[in-house]
Amino acid sequence: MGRPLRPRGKLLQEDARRHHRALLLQQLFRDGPASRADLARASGLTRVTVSDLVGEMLADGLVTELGAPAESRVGKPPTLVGLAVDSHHIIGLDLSETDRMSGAVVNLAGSVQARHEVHVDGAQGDEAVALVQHLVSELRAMAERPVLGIGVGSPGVVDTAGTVIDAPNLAWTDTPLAARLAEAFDLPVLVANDANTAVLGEHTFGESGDGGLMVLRVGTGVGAGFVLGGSLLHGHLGAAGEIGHVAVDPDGERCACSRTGCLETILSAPRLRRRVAAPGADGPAELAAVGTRLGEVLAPIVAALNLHEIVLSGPAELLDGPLLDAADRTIRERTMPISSTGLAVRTSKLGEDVVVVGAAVLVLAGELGVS
Amino acid sequence: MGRPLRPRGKLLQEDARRHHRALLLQQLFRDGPASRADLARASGLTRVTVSDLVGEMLADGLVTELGAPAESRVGKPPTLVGLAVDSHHIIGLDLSETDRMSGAVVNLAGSVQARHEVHVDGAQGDEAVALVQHLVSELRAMAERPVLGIGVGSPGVVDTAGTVIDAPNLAWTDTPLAARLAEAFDLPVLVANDANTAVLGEHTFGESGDGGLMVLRVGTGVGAGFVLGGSLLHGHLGAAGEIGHVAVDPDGERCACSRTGCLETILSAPRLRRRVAAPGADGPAELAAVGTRLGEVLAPIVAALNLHEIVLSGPAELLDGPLLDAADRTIRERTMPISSTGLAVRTSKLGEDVVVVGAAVLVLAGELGVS
DNA sequence: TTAGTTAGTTCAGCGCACTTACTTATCGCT
DNA sequence: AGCGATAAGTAAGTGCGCTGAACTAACTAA
Repeated sequence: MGRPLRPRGKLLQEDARRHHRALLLQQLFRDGPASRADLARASGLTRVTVSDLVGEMLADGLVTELGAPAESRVGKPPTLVGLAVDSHHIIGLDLSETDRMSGAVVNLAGSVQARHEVHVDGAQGDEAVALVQHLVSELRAMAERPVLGIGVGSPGVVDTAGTVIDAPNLAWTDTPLAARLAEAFDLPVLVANDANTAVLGEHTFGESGDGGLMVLRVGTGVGAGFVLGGSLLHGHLGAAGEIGHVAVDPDGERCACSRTGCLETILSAPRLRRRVAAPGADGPAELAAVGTRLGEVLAPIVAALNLHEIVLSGPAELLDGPLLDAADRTIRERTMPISSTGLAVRTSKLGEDVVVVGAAVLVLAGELGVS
Repeated sequence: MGRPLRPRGKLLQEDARRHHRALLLQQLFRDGPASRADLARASGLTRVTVSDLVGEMLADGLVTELGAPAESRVGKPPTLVGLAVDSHHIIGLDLSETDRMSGAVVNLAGSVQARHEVHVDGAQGDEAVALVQHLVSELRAMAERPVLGIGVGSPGVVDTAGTVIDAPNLAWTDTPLAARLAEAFDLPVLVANDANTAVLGEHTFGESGDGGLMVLRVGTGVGAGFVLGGSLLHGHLGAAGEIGHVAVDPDGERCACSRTGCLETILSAPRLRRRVAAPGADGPAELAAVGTRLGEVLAPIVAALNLHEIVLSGPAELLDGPLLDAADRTIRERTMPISSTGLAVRTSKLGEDVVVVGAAVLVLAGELGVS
């Protein structure tokens, strides 16, 4: 599943080695410590090769020997090796909030070691880039280990090279954010849309399976990210997941985007708050009404992609309850059992950290081949 | 784009060789004949390696030397090598029609060399499998070259192993079609849903670009297939593209699936025909009304996936015209410019052959790594 | 004729993972 | 306590696939 139809480029022996290294790291990452022999069995590589690769990774400090396991069986007891989750740290940024930029130092297990944030105060364009740089330097000073790289979840449309094509709030158009940060800090930098980093975070550190995953982020706006067949979906122009301005109600409110009845006009956090707080409004019923509308938008997507999970991320007091239930129900009413039986609709357990943690996953995947 | 986040398995040197072979074949397949030196430049491999690989492929008969090109430049004139499109043939089957099973002998360039079909006459279960086997033997006898493999576009849900999970018309449930045919004919067999083979056919032999592609097949039922990031989308349970029973109109007609207002109740070929032929009906207006409904279903999908192309496949007299125009218009009305500007909505030029040709692409991709 | 350019081949060498053979370490049985 | 069985890990040698450098072949330009 997900194997590209066409070969993508030349393949060196060096690539094979990196690939195998990543394979072992991945195993340790997902299933915890194991002996060299276990790794050999799991990967299909020989014990010899595994020993060699493990030796290399020990030298790099990426893994550590943990001694023999407690229970003993026949034969020589194995020496467990485990991922050294604090051997390196990763800097993850979340630029999706309108009033602040937040970031964190994250270890290889996705756990946040330190946080920092700066106020945007209307900074735009180059000034906003400078602010990002400031935030990174602060975080770098806070990191107590070598930094593996910088991951950024940015609002707007971001291309695969890490250039922000268009982010209205920060007045970024074709801003080569990754290149700028890479130059300033001499570290690998990976930038993606905030909903895309969120889906990566959920995919790797949430409780999600291996089927198709969609994360819907509800904040000031609405955006989504998809992991399909184990890969992040970018879309033709890098704009996959931009569903905030799909029309849900031709007779609805006028939207900032100049059209009417966009999803954002009913689903964004501020709109939802206003709606439930309106005089004489029945909160739960209002939320359910929005959930139903959301379900109508999601139903075609669920059927088309045969998704495994949909995760809502945002203010739990608004999303988790009547809104989610109504969306779930509507999706099931509007799709075939084959599409909906394998589907789970839930909220995220990662909370506000999805984006920074997902940004760290960008680096983990890019640098170590792990996710 | 589309690179899997996680490594997929052990990688042998042998795999690298196959990969590089495929890389060269792919180059010849897409851009036509080239010299060894051209191939080396395009692939990044050295001339030495390319010569070696080309030698191997010459021995296999997959490519042929074509002599020097007409125009002459400085230096030793190159010897062009080109894909030998008639060195092998592929058997492609289309089982999606209710009354017949059709198949074709296809060459490596996707051009149909011979056809054959058999009537279903209500055959079901094992009897239907026997009919497929009969069709294959006929086609095999018609093939004048070694057969590279058998590709099948089957109705219903098909898993990656080529087992038909569920195909009501043929009464197949968990029928291991690929395994049965592989055993009977001792050839590689690849089976996929008919909409999925159709999208492969369109992706490889249509005039489509490299962005996300959706093919919507309208026949007795409605189904879709997606190529995203260069890979066929399977979905969690292999049911991606099953959008025929998405509800479009809660007040609509009762559907065979026991729910109401499914897309198939307005969009299938028989329904469309009945609708335009109804006494007093305004044909074009009716078709446009259906197109609008279709656009409403597609809009969320377009926005979510940032598709590059949507191709409608089916009876042109129904689809190409008011229906397509209305769908196109509705999609644009209901999505942001960023989602819709890069999008083209059109009908297929491959006609009824999309499925068989796409089935051949399954084999091309699986056996030669070409698409 | 001579120099320059491009295509394609030959050859030695390198990196990687494999196989085979060995050492080390523990358990269960006599 | 001693011995065979079992398993983990190490060492040495083999084969495969790619590469760089050097070489031959064939042509153009001056």
